[in-house]
Amino acid sequence: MARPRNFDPDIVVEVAMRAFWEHGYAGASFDKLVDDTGASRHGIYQEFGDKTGLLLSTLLHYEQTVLHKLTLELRGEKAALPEIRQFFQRVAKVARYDTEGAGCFMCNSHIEMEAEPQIREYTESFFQRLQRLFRRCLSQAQAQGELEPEKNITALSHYLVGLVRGISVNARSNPSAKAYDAYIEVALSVLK
Amino acid sequence: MARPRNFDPDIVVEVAMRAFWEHGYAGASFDKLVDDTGASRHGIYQEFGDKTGLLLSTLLHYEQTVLHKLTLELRGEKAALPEIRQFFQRVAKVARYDTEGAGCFMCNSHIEMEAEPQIREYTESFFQRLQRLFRRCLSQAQAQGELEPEKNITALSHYLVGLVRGISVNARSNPSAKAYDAYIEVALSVLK
DNA sequence: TTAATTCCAGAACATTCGTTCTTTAACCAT
DNA sequence: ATGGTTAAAGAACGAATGTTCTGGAATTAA
Repeated sequence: MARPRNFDPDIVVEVAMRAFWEHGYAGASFDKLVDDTGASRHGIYQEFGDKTGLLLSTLLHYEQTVLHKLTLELRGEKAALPEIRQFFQRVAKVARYDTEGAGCFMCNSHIEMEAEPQIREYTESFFQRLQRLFRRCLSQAQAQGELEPEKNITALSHYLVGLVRGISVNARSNPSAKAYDAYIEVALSVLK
Repeated sequence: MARPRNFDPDIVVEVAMRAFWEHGYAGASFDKLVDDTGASRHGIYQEFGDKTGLLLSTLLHYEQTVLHKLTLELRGEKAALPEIRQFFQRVAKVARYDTEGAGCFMCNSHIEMEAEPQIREYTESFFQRLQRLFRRCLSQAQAQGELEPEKNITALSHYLVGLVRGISVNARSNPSAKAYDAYIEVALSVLK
């Protein structure tokens, strides 16, 4: 009865995610998003409300795809230290090498959009969930004898969340590969 | 013979530094800088060239004042581990508590202005100098028996530079004071 | 074929930004 | 006191941005 849409919202989200990730929220203009996604301005507004709404959708997509993959083993029943280390190796790779130094999209948005309550609420909840996930793994590590029982796993879990953000910002800081890799390795040595 | 200037360039730099630090380069508009500094638009352009030139001047000022104070003992002849720890305690305090979570101005600018060669050249050189300073202290620490001789002090120094950026971004991420302090403490535990 | 509906393309709008220009005012050597 | 020089104040400009609006096109039920 009516003219059908000429674009795929899933593609819009995927393409917009890459744009926001690479250039930041402010650096990805609406005009360029229209060009890159192949959708119409009107269509994007109808589907996502406004630019912030589109960003939120891309962040959800980022968690459900990129982060979901990175945390796969971390979410396993018996996950402990090896799974944590594997997670960080993957994060380090994605943040710097797979994206040419774009960092972590969640971390980037968390900083750039701190003034936007809608985004901030979501990113903060994500990092809180991540912290609890780390703590669970650390607890398992203690139960399995991988980690000394006197270690403060709550403090350690907060540290690991901070490390994710640290890795992201360092990936974006264009240090030498040597400096970056050394940073990661030393940072993870606290889990020994 | 000519009308004298009605503003103090030193005050302009100091005030602009606070504005850039708190709101970022893009977030501190020229109009607001004119208002806050009390200088004239014309005067600022004549003195600093353009907005980027003003930013560069504020970064130099930041290094000569804030950072100079933070690294005072670190630059001492016999500086070693205690001086490094003191430096990070100070950085952690400034980045979060003294500035209401504005982070480190050098780190912020390093990230936000990565596309501006003039700024990038300067911030990169700063972090390089900082890395060498750390390595010197770590070397002293080994000489004084504070640090095990088999430790890779080059890797450690790269880690410490990465940690400065990590502290900055975490200070801006509004974690709880508990989470932030835990992050700092665990991060520094690698120096034990 | 027609009518109703929804879409697309892009013009238009309102804002904001960094920068430049114009006008007026302030100073001082003479 | 005055002419020459430079600063101040802010209007003006051009570019860019997110958002809205307009005119025409595509689709389908009748």
